[in-house]
Parts: sequence; structure tokens; C-alpha cells
Amino acid sequence: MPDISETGALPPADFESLKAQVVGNHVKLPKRLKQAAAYALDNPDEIAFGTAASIAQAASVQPSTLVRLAHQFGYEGFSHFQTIFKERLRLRTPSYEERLTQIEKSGDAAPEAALLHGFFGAARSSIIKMEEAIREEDFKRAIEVLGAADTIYLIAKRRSYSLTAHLAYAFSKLGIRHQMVASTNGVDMETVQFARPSDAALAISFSPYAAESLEHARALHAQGVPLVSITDSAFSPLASISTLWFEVAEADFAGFRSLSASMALTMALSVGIAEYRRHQQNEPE
Amino acid sequence: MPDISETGALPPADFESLKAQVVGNHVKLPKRLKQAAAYALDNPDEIAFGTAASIAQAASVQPSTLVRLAHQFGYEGFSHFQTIFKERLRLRTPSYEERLTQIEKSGDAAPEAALLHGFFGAARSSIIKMEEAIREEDFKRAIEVLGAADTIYLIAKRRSYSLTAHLAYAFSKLGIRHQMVASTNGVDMETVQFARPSDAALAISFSPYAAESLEHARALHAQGVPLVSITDSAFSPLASISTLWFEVAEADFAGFRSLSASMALTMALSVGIAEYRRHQQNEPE
DNA sequence: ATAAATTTGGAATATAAATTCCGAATTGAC
DNA sequence: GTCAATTCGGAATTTATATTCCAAATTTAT
Repeated sequence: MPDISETGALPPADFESLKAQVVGNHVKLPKRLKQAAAYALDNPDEIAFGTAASIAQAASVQPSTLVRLAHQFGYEGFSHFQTIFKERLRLRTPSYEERLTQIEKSGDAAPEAALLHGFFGAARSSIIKMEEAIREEDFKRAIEVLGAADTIYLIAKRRSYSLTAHLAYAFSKLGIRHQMVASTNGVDMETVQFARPSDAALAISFSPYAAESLEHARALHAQGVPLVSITDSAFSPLASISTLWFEVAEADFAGFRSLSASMALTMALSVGIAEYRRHQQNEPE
Repeated sequence: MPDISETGALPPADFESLKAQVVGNHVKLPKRLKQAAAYALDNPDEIAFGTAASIAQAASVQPSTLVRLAHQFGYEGFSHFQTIFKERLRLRTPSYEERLTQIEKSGDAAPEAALLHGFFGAARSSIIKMEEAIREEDFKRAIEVLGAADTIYLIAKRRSYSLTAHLAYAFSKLGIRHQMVASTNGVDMETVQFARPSDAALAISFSPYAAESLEHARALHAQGVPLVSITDSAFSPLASISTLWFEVAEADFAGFRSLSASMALTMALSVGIAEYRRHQQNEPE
């Protein structure tokens, strides 16, 4: 059980606070505990990935010492202590999952609050993850492919439709010629037939992939139209026929994805295309 | 023991090779194994930190399936497979905060990169700010107002249109009766006339406010229809006629607002409404 | 349509890891 | 230097986790 001297005080909730408590407060630790603590702060990755036994050996202490160290700070045990180090490596916000279950556990005090923070947390982590995952060269190439296009065809159904709706708005404002493949009267396939290799297409589709989107994308691909896709997995059927594709890992909450990260990407793309064209006009080769 | 069909071939030594092998070679995997593989590639962090049981649950498969998957690729077992994912995180450790400052420091390296990080930065800060600013009571009341409505009228034009498009999709999925006030044939005013006080409306409008949105909102207000608004300022003309309104401070970049925060809010609202109704049905007062 | 082969779920088992506990060693007070 | 309190090492125990195995379900081949 947690060290008695720490009664009441909650253990540090993240790596930074833990570190601050150790280096700052000059907590008087006995020899071995200090040794273990020093090792932990110097090798946080080892703590995150190792086992009590392996860490103990690396730090030249006993596994039980690690458990005592954890108790010293008020954690329930080594495993609890270790989660702090794991969270540090995860991009998602610290103990996001835990907070949720905690909210849910603490009776239905405010189930609405859980929803609110759940969706915002999902949006936040999606954006952070995607910013981390996206390769700048891919982004640059996407802008070149779409920027060079005569007309940009926008393909998206269902959940993704709203994204292209927003893109269409931005494109209009920016004077970028485009064509949505999302009519309500079923002439989409005919619309697609007008596309030429000098055009380009941007397809957005997340699992479960809408059959029509795929069909339209395939048709465009067959006509030699360059295709840029935004999808959620390497397994997406879009990936294999795309000139270039972005993997967007939208975190979901309660089974609903928020599209916040995709929204940021599409906006960046649209402005990027406009910028690209402005430059091409000023300095035509 | 490792899958016999893979004899001789060594298992992928790092995450990228593993991904390449799955995506590229079109390895024919049975249903559940493919499902597990897709989850693994899409959620590498979960594999790195989770346990076979927790991952299995998240991917909707059995723990044994994960072991089989590992064998399929030639690994000795799930644990071996998992180390690939742990190594992936070990290699690029800098914590989230560090990485952000790194990105900001790298400043004007490439103009495309600046755009990308500009939009993602705007999205990130909007979401963080809004989550802090929003009052849980307001959120709760909005759910009550909209949850009690017979039909929910959705009002949005131009930039905000895509948000309601997404809302309409979510509402359909959740079985929430709604009516978009955004036709292309100019009968919106007539649509609005059908609204009754037992209905409710959700209006979204940012400066510069679309005249029609305001007109429609006013008409609904005059008919005694409760109105919830999402707008960007206390000076918004919507604020004064709303039962309740949310101020969304979307950070903009290059003059374009990303709507990421609004997206999170609308999604939370829609699921909130569905939950509210579910509870009302179960325990009608 | 039928049989054979493959795949799957889930319980049973084996393995690994964390935690506890207690005697020994060390430290600190007087 | 002696005694009490604290700290420590390491074996024993408990808990968590991975793995195996088999019957049932599904798919594939004939």
C-alpha cells in the first residue's frame, strides 16, 4: 500500500510533475531509492517498456525496490508508476482513457461532460497524431498534383461529404475550378466521364467505404486522372489506386469520428493549392 | 510455433517493413486476421502499450487471433510481434511538448510545411481554447432544448454549411428527426414556416454573417421556436435572439478558419441528444 | 451437395511479471 | 558501542498475461 507519509497527497499525474517533485523538492530518499529514481528519470523509455525485473537489473536494484519507490510517491504500485512513463510516449493526452472511465465511474454526475470532453479529447489527439504522422513531402506533392490540375473533382459520400462541401466552399472563394461528384440525382458517373488526365481528383473515404466513392475513383483512375486520397487505413481500397494518399487516424469517440483533423488537412490543402497557382502565374517556366 | 508457410523467411524487423509486407504484398489473410492486422497498423500505439486482452477487445477479436497473426508473419508469438511496435516508439522519443517546439522552431523551412503546421496549430489551439471556455451547463441545456424538440431545424450557409451537412449525417445515423434549411431552390423560407414551438433550431453562423441565415433564424424565433446558436462573437446578431448560444473562437490561419473545434462541438451535441432521448425513453417522468 | 480443409471462439493451461513479506543488513540516535 | 528504526535483498506468493488446444463454424474444393 502507498507510503503513509504521503497520505492525502495525490501522486504526480504526469512525467513532468514527477520529475519536478524529484529534482525540485529535494525529497530525501534512501540510497537505493534515490538510485532507482535517478535511473528512472534518466531512462524514462526503459521504464515505459521494460518489466520490473529488467529495469531492476539495469538500475542495479531489486524489483521490490521499484515497488517501494512507486509507493514512496503515492502510486499504487510499480505498474501504476509505469503508466506515467507510458503516457509520456503516447501522443494522446495524458490518461485520457482513465479520465473518461473515472468520469463514468463517478456515477452519472455529468454524463454530458464526459461526452464533451470525449469528443474534444478525440479531436485533439487526432490533430496531434496526424500532424506528427504526415510527411511534408507528401503534402507538397499533393499540392503539386492538385495545383497542376485543370479541374479538381471532389469525391466523397456520407460521412466525408461534409468535408468536400467545405472544400468546395473554400475552392470557390479561392477561385479554384472544381466539380463535386455528389449529386442527388444520380448523374455522378456521367460527371466523372468528363474528367481528363489534365484534371485531378481528391477522394475522401473512411471505413466503411461507400461503394459509389470507390466506383467513381476507379473510373477516374481508369481514365488516367491523378488521384489524391484521404482515407483511414492502408487497407483502404482507395490506397491502391491513388497517386498519393494520406492516412488520417481520426480518433473516434462513442463510435463517431469527428473529422477535425481531416478538416485541418483539407483546409491546408486548399490554401496550398491557391498559393501554388499564384506562384506559377508569377513565375511561369 | 511460427506458421509453416513462412519457413525460412525471417519476420519483418521493424514496423515499416511489417506495414509494407501487409499493404504491398497483398498477403491473403482470412477475415479475422485481416481485421486484426488492420487494427494493428492503424493503432500502432495501442499495440505497443496494450495487453493482448485489451487489444483484442479493441479490435473485436480474440487474444488467440493476435497470437495467430504474429505467427502468420513468422514471429514467435504476440510478445515478439509487440516488440516491433515498442521499438517504433523508442526510436522517436521526444515528448509531445518537445516536438511541438521543434516544429515551431523549424519555422520557414518550406512554405508548404508552414501552411500545414499553421492550419494544424490553429486547429489545435481552437480545440484547446474552446474546451476550456465552454460551460458544461450550457452544453447540458443545449442538449435538453434540442433533445426535447420534435424536429430540429438546421440553419447554416456558406462556410458553416459543411458543419450542418455533417450534423445531418450524424442525425440520420442516430435517428434524430431534422430538417436542413439549405435548399438550392429557394424554398427555405417556406420550409421554416412549418416549424412549431415544439420543434427547435440550431443555427451556425460566423462573421460575416449570411443574411439568409439570420432571416431564417429570426422567422423561427418569431414563431416561438427555441433556438440554439453557434457563433463567433457576443455581437453576433444571432446571440440576441437565441435561447442559448455558444461562442466558438476558431483560430484562423491565412484568413481561413478551420472549423475543427465547431466540428467537435456539433458531434458532441448530436450524440448528446441521442443519449438524452434514450434516457427519456427508458425513464419517462 | 458433400467432404475436406481452414478458420475461429473461448476455455484451459502455461508463463511471466508484480507484489508481498520477512530476516538480514545498514543507518542513526544516544 | 548498543539499541531501535529504517532500509534492503531475495525468496514466496499472488496476480496478470500470453499461449495452447480443441470443438464448432465457416469456407473451399470436388
